[in-house]
Parts: sequence; C-alpha cells; structure tokens
Amino acid sequence: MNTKSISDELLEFFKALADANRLKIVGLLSQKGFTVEQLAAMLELRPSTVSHHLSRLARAGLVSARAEGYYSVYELETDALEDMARRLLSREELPAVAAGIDLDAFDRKVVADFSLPDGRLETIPAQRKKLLAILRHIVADFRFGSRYGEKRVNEILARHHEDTATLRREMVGAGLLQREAGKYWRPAS
Amino acid sequence: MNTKSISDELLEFFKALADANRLKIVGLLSQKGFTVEQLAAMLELRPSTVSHHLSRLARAGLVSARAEGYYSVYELETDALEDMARRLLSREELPAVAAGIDLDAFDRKVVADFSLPDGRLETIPAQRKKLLAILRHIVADFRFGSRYGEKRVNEILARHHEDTATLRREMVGAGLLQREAGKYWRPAS
DNA sequence: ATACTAATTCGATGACCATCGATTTAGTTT
DNA sequence: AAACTAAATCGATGGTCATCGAATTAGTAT
Repeated sequence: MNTKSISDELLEFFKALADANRLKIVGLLSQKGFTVEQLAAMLELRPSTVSHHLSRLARAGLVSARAEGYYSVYELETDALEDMARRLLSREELPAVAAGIDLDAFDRKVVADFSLPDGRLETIPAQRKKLLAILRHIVADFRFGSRYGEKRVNEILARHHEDTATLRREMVGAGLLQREAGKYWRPAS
Repeated sequence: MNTKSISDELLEFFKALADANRLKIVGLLSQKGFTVEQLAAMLELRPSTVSHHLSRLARAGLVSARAEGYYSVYELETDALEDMARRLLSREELPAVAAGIDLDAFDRKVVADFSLPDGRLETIPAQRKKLLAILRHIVADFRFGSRYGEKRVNEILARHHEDTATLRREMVGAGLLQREAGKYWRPAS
C-alpha cells in the first residue's frame, strides 16, 4: 500500500516507455515543453489519447505538468530518467528484483516428481542435474558434526531408496558426504 | 529491413523488460545462468512460456543461450544492458527518437482549422497560441531582405483576411515584421 | 454570471500478447 | 539405430491496454 516495491517501480518505468508513441512523447519533451494539443497534432493522435499517455508517464514519474494560462505544459523529468538509468548500471538493482524468488523450487519439484506418496523415491534419476537435486534433498537427513558408520548410513539412505550402494557412492562422489577410515560425515558448507 | 532504427531498438528493449516475469528472469540471470526448466520451476510457469520470454529477451539482445549437455543454459548479456543504460544517460538518444516528427504539425493544424476552402482565414483566432501559429504561416509571404510599404503590406495581408489592421499590428507585436520610418521588413532568424 | 476552451475522464472497441497444452525439433544416451 | 529429453514452435484463449468519441471538469475571458 504505502511503499512500492523496487520491482513494481522498475516495472512501471519500463511499461511506461514500452510504447512507440510514449517514447516519441519523451523524445519531444526532451527538447522543450509542450501542451497536450501540440503533442496530439504532432503525433496525429486525439488529445484524449495523449492525455492518457501523459498520465501513464506521470505515474512513472517521468513527466510533470505546469499550468500556463489555458494550457498545461508538460515537461520531462530528466532527473527521474537519469536516476533509473543509473540504477540499472548499479549492479545491485537487478538481483533485488529476484529477491524473494525461491531458488530451491527446482530441487523441490524434482524431489516431488520422483517421490512416491509415502515419500520414498520411485526411481533414482539418471540425469545428472536431477540426481544432484535428489542428493541435496537426502543429505538434509545427516547432521553436521556427526560421524556415521556405514551401517547407519545405509539405514538412513534406505528411507529413500533400496539401492543404498548407488546412493552412497553418488553422495560421496558429489562431495555431499565424506569418508575416511570407514566413517562418513557431512562436510561443512 | 536492413538497419533497425534507434527508436525500434529502444522500443524493443523497453518492451522486453515491460513484463513482470521477464524482469524476474533478468534478475535471476543476473546472479547465474539457468536452464529453461529451472526458471520455469522458480517462476511457476510452463517451460513453453519461459521459452517464449527468453526468445523475446534474446531478440532484444539481453540474454544468450549456451548449450550444455541436454540443456541450454541462458545467461544475461550484461554488456548490452549497460550499453542501453548508458545511452539513456547520453542526452543524444532521446532527441533522436523524436527526429523525423514534424514539429510544425501543430501550426499546420491550426491554419487548416481556421482556413476556408479558398485558403483565406474564416476568423482570426483569439487565443494567443493559435494566433501565433497563423502569423507564422502568413509571414512566409514576406521575403527576407525586402522592404515593404504599408500599402503593399496590406495587399499581402488581405490575401488572408480583410482585417489587415489587426493582422499588421499583431505581426509587428509578435516581432515577425519590423517597422521603421513607414517601411516594414522581415527580420532575420 | 455566462460563454468558451483545454484537459481529463469514461465506456466501448480492437489489437497485441502472456499463458497454456500439444506437437515438433534438436541433441544426448544407450 | 532407437529411445529419450529439454527446448522450441504452434494454435487457442483470455486479459491488458491503446485508441477513439462523448461527456465532464477546471479554468479563463467576456
């Protein structure tokens, strides 16, 4: 309600400029101010249409109106435009747009696709990317700092799939579990 | 056909980013490369939809694909994005968008609105802005460098409207004609 | 106060396009 | 070669929005 999110603001900005006639309006206003009538004549549009475009540009903060006698003269807010351009260069803005998007959604989808109703795996995926997603899911059953014997490891893996040998080998291969002297553990990070 | 105009290029750019999901895609790709599948899972869209979005972004030069095993990994073309942002700051780009737009269209429309079929004025506009448009039109009948007597001035003005006194006074008031010692001329510039 | 005028708002219409499911394509693995 | 899979393409559908004309508003001039 109150503060508009960064994404919304960016979106509003791009949508405002994503129209040929609005781009032309901005181009014209970059030279000097114009009235609605003048713009309508130059663009061969109806004043009502131009008014609509100007209000969209104004919502995005790109233009502002100044009353002058009969007319209202519209002018370009060059500062707002430069601000936006600079923000695009800032390298912090774009990642912010993706903030809040669940990066693990893919893993979860893969797990769901390969899981039976009881939570066990129907099959072990052959494709590398999906196998890794599954393995990342399984490794959550191991605690950091604990050391497991091979028998205990197999018990845990068996909750997901009977082929514990394959799972164990892949877990180690992917670096999700480490092994030394017959003991397994989950490496930090 | 050959070269895409500056306006078209800018428009393509803005339209590519004027969609919430495409903005999110750009935000995600600003962190690392992703496959169509992964993006689809994260955005909760169908792969075909994501593919469509990516092709639009690619048309605008904002992303590119790299084949990797089964998948094609999409990556952000950060250079293209920075180029665009810099162009927006350049202060030469926007006026170029308006290039080719007829700045005199307003004047011509006013002249047309107030002219009778025979080319003479129906009335002299009361509004300042429109009166000036008419006067600028009429002054084209006077040559630079010539000096006109009042009688000759009236003859020329009478081609447009019978009230030559008003026209003459307004022309001088607007600075379109200058007068000294009973002679009139059209000042340079 | 009355008349006039530019601008805005409103309702309707048509075009564009985001999205989907189905199909096809390109490329990989066995 | 055959089987498989991610991605791309296609056709259909629904929603958004540019555009217009008509009605309304705000503000100026007579």
